Order: sequence, then structure tokens, then C-alpha cells
Amino acid sequence: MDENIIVRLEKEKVVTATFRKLSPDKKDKIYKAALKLFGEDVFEAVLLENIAKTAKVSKGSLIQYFGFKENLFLFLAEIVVSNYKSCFDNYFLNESVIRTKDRIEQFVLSHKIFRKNNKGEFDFMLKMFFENSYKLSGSFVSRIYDIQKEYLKKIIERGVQSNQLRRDIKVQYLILIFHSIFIGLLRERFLDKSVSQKNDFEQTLHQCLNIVFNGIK
Amino acid sequence: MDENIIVRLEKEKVVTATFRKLSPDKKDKIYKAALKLFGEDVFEAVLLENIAKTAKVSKGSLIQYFGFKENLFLFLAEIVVSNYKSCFDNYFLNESVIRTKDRIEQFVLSHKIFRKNNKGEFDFMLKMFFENSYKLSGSFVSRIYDIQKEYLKKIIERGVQSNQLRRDIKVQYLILIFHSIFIGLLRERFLDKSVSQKNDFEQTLHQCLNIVFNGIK
Amino acid sequence: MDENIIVRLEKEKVVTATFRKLSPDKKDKIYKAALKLFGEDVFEAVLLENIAKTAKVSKGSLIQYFGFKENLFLFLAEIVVSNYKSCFDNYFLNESVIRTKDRIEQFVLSHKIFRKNNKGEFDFMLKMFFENSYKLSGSFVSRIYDIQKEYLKKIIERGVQSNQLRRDIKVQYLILIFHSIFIGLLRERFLDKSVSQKNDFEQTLHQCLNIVFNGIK
Amino acid sequence: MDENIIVRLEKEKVVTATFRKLSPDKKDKIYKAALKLFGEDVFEAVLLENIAKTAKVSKGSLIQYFGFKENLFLFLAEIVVSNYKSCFDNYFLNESVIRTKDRIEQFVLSHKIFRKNNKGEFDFMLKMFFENSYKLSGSFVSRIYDIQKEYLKKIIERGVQSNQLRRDIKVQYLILIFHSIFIGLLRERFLDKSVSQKNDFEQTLHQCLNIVFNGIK
DNA sequence: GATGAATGAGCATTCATTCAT
DNA sequence: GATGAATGAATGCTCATTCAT
Repeated sequence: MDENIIVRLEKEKVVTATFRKLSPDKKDKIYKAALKLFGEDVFEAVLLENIAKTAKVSKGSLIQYFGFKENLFLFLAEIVVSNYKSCFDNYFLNESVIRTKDRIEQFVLSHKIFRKNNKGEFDFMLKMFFENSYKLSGSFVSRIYDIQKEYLKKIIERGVQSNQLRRDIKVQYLILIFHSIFIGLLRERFLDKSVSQKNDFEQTLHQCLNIVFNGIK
Repeated sequence: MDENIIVRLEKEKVVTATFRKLSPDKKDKIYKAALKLFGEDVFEAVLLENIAKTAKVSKGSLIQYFGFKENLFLFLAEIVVSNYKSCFDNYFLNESVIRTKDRIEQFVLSHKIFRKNNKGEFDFMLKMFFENSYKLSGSFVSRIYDIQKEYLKKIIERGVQSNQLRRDIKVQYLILIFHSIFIGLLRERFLDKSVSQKNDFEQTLHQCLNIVFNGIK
Repeated sequence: MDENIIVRLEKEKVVTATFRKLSPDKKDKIYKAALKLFGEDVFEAVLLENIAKTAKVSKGSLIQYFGFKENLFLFLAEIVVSNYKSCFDNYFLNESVIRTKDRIEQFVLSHKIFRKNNKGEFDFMLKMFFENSYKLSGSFVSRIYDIQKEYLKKIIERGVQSNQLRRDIKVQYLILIFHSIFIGLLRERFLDKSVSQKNDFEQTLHQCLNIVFNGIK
Repeated sequence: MDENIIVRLEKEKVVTATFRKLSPDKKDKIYKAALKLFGEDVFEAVLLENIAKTAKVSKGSLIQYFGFKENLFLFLAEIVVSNYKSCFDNYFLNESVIRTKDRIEQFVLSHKIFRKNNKGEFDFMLKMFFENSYKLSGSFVSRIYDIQKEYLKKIIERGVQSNQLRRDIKVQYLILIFHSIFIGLLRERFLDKSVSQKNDFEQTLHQCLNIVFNGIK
């Protein structure tokens, strides 16, 4: 957990000094407990009592650390954003594919690895994307989306530079298209309980990208 | 309000006979009040008291009509789905454009008219799509999405028949692409409070469709 | 149903003129419905709605007939007392046994016939005797007990006159003993769910009377 | 208050750990308050609010201690049974009379002392015996009756052994007779508001026992 | 007179937050 | 600093009674 964030959150009165001084171990336990429970249920339905029990601290301590339930949520969102970003910053440092289409495909697919290594974070994100409730969660989603779009932007701009993509197309449109497909796939794969047939995630992604690259006419 | 739905909901114990027998006017008042408040806030945060006040009935009556708060929500969702469907069924009866790309574009754009004429329904749908909370809302979203995908399917299949679309592309992929872009646009247009620049809805839609139809290479 | 009682209850504002003017048939339906439901549950747990449904009248009518739920109960108790009394007044007119001990035994046993012919009344009485709740039910129990004690008194006084019973024993003590055993037997037979072995009602009654008549020394 | 009972009730989820950890003083205050109010009124008519006020705790605390109103009642019944039993177990340890008839008489009369020292418990028991309502109270009455019958059984069996009672009489009949008279006397003394003359409790008890011992012929 | 829709006072229960230890 | 007991505002739901038709 990035201590700089804790320091900043303390200034913003989201966490207290008492929380900052906690051992990293204890902070992490609280983070993990909140992640699990806010990833399972809607803000209103998550009880401080349960988070406390899961984190093996007292309800009183939780309040002492964050002042309000809402702040605990804000702290959580902050760390998840940070973890997501550092995970994918790192991914792009070690990216092995080169062609624009492949880079987009691999970026999306790499979320499978993220999910494997960060089950809690992934579930929380899904909850926020598609089943969130609390007014604050909107900001979390926007921040994650912005990060994702930023990555896509870099890939696309590089594709334009290297003449893999037509220069007459505005980058922002492509970002929107790819990001929408990404999110649409996520929803279909992880949430849609409807009768419509479940497509294979990888196959569908591959074909959709082909379509967008080649056109459908 | 379609009385057949009320009759069905009565059988399913979602509404009571007392509600069924209410004057259409009163039913509508209650529907409108629920629509407004469930469109503004999360299930847990919506108070029966406020719905009652808005609909100018007593809390006791509300309970008498629906038995439970949850049933009031279910009733509401049912009517919104019905209204959405009948609105767009009607739209397709009077559709004036012919080319596949135009048909998709017009379908999406026609939601502006839907929004103008059905502000409450539209806001409620956005709330459900992107800020819902309650477990039941998932089913609502799936139903609306399925309806939208059904429309897209018909347009696309016609496009294939008339040789406007390549025959080697599976329809389901195209549905996913167009629907995702549609939803992505909706989100960006109506919910995204992020710093990223707001794109013009119509222009963006037009360009995105062009891109998908022509390919980006 | 004795119309004189209805007239008296109207004067006492327990029932309204509207109720009095009802057809005997309808009055009886309401009586039967109240009997059934107040015999099954505690005053507070009996809903006017259910009585109305059972009697096939509207809740509004019930209120119109009695003004208050409590009055409906009072009416009911009054009729049950009356029915009980006329039933056993009649029993004593046709009594066939002569010996004091047999008369007491037969009186108690004849409640089996009362139960067979007046299931509703009998269950209601049990409910009142042992599982009542509402302050008013105390008065009902006392009235029934007084009637029963009156019968016992007559039997015992006759026994004294005819030299079947010792003259030095005060009648009131004998009444208390026999009545207590009667009620104790009723409770054990119809209500006691305890582990203690269930005794056969008739056999037990017979033996207990023998004991009291013969002494236990 | 027997702490072992509290521990057992905690296992049975009738009371919470929070309640168990309360100071004996506070536990007793709550017990006394519940005793008073459940002894005055029917379950449904007893308000948590009033118990809380009487015990000088908050309604929230009451719920924290017992979870449900019903559990508070169960706790209360448990302690009353326990208190009754230990009181009379102790009574029999110090019993001074010897003759069977006297032992029964003294046992019944000793309830006067119980009443003096345990006014709350006594009133609660009367309420449960004769004016209870709630389905659970049946179990309470049976348990108290069983305890009383157990005492009578021991006295009677000893009487048979010591040839004070005829050996040809089944003990269970005698238990029924004496217990019924006991309960009948209680009812007449403490509850009967009827017009029939009130008998003197002690005198009546004495005479009734005489009658049963000597026979009435 | 009959109906049943409308009402709202009333209550148990929930749970974030406070606070004493 | 940590704890968890104490609090009470808040809310969904019940149901006798009222009242308009």
C-alpha cells in the first residue's frame, strides 16, 4: 500500500493520523476486508460491524480511523485505483506485442491476469462498474475508465504514428469504440444473466477487433 | 399504462387487487412518483414516505397497493420496460431510413426523442444502467439490453440479406460492438463527470459508425 | 341466537341497530366466523379482515355493526355464555342418573357431547380458560365458571338433602374441589404438551371422584 | 440471577454475549423491568420502549441484548422458572412438618411467602397461568406445573410409604386432585372478579384437604 | 346499508456514530 | 490507542378505524 496516498488522504481528512500510524499489516487487513465486503454488496448494505469482524479490529477503531463509513469507502477506492494503475503501468513496461491490434487485444486480455492476482480488486471494480449505488462510486468508475482510456490512447497514437491506423480518424473516437467494446465484453462475461448466449470472451474480443480494423462492408 | 401488465402483476402478487382497481389517473401518479424518486436515488435511499408524499397518497396506501417496497420497484421496472418496448416498437413501424448504417444511427439517435418525451423513464434507465444498486435492478438492465440487442439484430440481419454487410461476420459480434458503443456513448454523454473532454453525442456516434463500417486500417 | 340478547347488547352500545336488524342467518355467519378465529388466536392476533372474510362480509360492515373490535368480542362472549347455559340447562332437564357421584361424573362427561355439537364454542372456551389474553376475557371465564359451579351446587345440595353427603361439609368447599378437578382435567386433556403421561380422561375422572368420595386415608 | 442460565441462553441465541457481560446489577434491572411489565400485560401490549424506560436503558440496548422482543420474554420466563424452582427446592430442605396432609397444606401455603418475597415473579406467574396469550407462555406454564407436580409426587409417595395414604390409589390421580385444587384456589383468590363470595384462602385449603383425606360420604 | 379504499398512529428493528473505560 | 457497550434517529410495515361512494 502506497504510504504517500495515506498521507494525502490524511490531509483530505479521509483518514486520521491514527490510521496512518498503523502497521502496514493492519492497514492491509482493513483494506482487504473493506475490499471484500464492498465488492460483495451495495454501500448501504455493507455493515461496519462486518468489515470490523473481517479485519479483526473493532467497530470503534474503524470509526476512529476514518470518522465515517463513507471515508472508509473513499480510502478503499483510492487504493484500488492506485493498485490498478501501478499494475497496468507495470504491464506496459513489459509489453511484448507490437502491432496495434495485438496491443489492444493483449491489454484487454491481461485483465484476466489482473483478475487472477487481484481477485478482490477485480470484483470490487465490477461491482462499481455495473452494480454500484452510492453517489461516490461514480467518481471511482470515471477514474478507472480514464486510466483505461489513457492506455488505449497511447496505443492508438502509436498506431497512427506507425501508419497502422488511418490518420484521418480522430483518436478519441477509437478510444470510445475500443473502450466500449471492452466494457461491453466485461459486462456480458461477468454479469449478464440474460438468456442470450454467452460468447467466449477471447474469441469474441478477437473477432470484434478484426471487424473494427477491417470494416464490415 | 398497459392494464394487462397490471393484471399479470396481480397474479404474481406484485400488486394487489386494490391497486388494479385504482383509477388510471391515480395509478399514473404513483408510477410517476416512483419513477422520479427511484430515478434519483438508490433503492435503499428511496423512502416510501417520499414516494407517498410525491404521489399525494398515504404511506399506508402504498403498502396496501404493493405489500412491500420491493414490489413497488418491480412494478415500476415492469412498466418502464413495457413503455420502452412499445415506444421503440412503434419507432420501427415508422422508420424512414433504409441503409443499415443509417438505421443503426437513427435508432440510437431516436433515444433523444425518447428522452424528451419520457424524461422520467430515461433518467430511471440511466440510474439502473450505471448507478443501480439493488439486486433486482440487474434483471431490469438485462431486459432492456436484450430488447435493444433484438432491434440491432433485426437491422443487422436485414443488412446482411441486402448485401450491405459482409456475410462472413457473425451477427452477434456486430450486435455486441454496436450495443457497446451505444451504451458507452450514453455513459459518456449523461454520466461521466470526469475531466476528459465531452464529445458531441451525434458527431461521435456518426464517426464511430463510419469507423466500424469502413475499418480503421 | 337469542334475539333478546341482541336487544340488550344494543342498549349497552355493544352492537348497533344495524346489526340487530340483520337477518338471523347473517348474524349467525358473523358469530361463527368470530367464534372460529377468536378460538384460534389471541385477541390482538385476530384481524378484523379475516373475520370479515370468513363471515363473507366487509370489514366496513363489521365496524358498522360493532363500532370496535372489542365490541365484537363482547358480543361473541355473550352468545357463547348463553349457548353454554341453555345447552346445560337442557341437559339437566333430561338428566337420567341419580346418585350424587354419578351426577357429577355425568355432568363433566357430558362436555364431550357439548364439544361434539359445539366444536367452535368448546375451542373458544378452552382458549379463554387457558390461553386468553385480553383483559375482557377474564369476565367471560368467570361467568362460565359461575354457571358450572351453580350446577355443581345444585347437585351437591341435593346430595346433602338425600343424605348421600356428610352434612358437616360446607358446600362451597365441595364445589371448589369438584370444579378444580374438572378444570384441571380439561387442561391436562386438551392443552398440556408436557412430558408427563397423558391420562385417560374418563378413567381419571372416575378415579378422582372415587377418591374424593371415599377419602384417601 | 444464575449466570449458568445466561451462558446456556447465550448458546441458544436467546441472549447475546453483550448481555452476558453486563454487570449483575444491570441484568437484574432489566429482568425486573421485564418482569413487571410482562406481568401486567399481554405480550403484544408490552412495549420495548416501556421496558427500556423502566430499566433505564435505551431501546437499542434491549435489542442489542436480546435481538428480539420474544427473546427477552424467553429470558424472563427462564429466570422465573429457575427462581421458582430454587425457592421451593430450598423450602423442602427446611420443611418442618411431617404428616402428608400437613406437608401438602404447607407447600401450598408457602406460596404466600414466595409471593411476599417475589411479588414480581408471583404476579407474572398468575398472568401466565390465567391471562397469558402468547404461544410461548404455554411452555412456561407447563414447566411450572410440572415442577409443582413433582413436589406433590414426592410428598405423596412418601405418604404411601409411611402408610398415611391408601396403597391402592394411583399417585397420579392424587397429584391431579391436589394440583387442581391448588390452582383452583389460586385463581379464586387472586383473579376471580365474579360475584360469588370470596373464600378465605387458608381456611378453604384446610377444609378441602380434610375432605379429600376423609372422604365426603 | 354495504363496501373497501384511505389513513396514520404505532411499533420492532437497524445501524452508524458516540463515548466511557 | 483500542474496545465494544450505549444510543436513538430513522424506516418499513401493521391494522383498527374512518370515510367517500
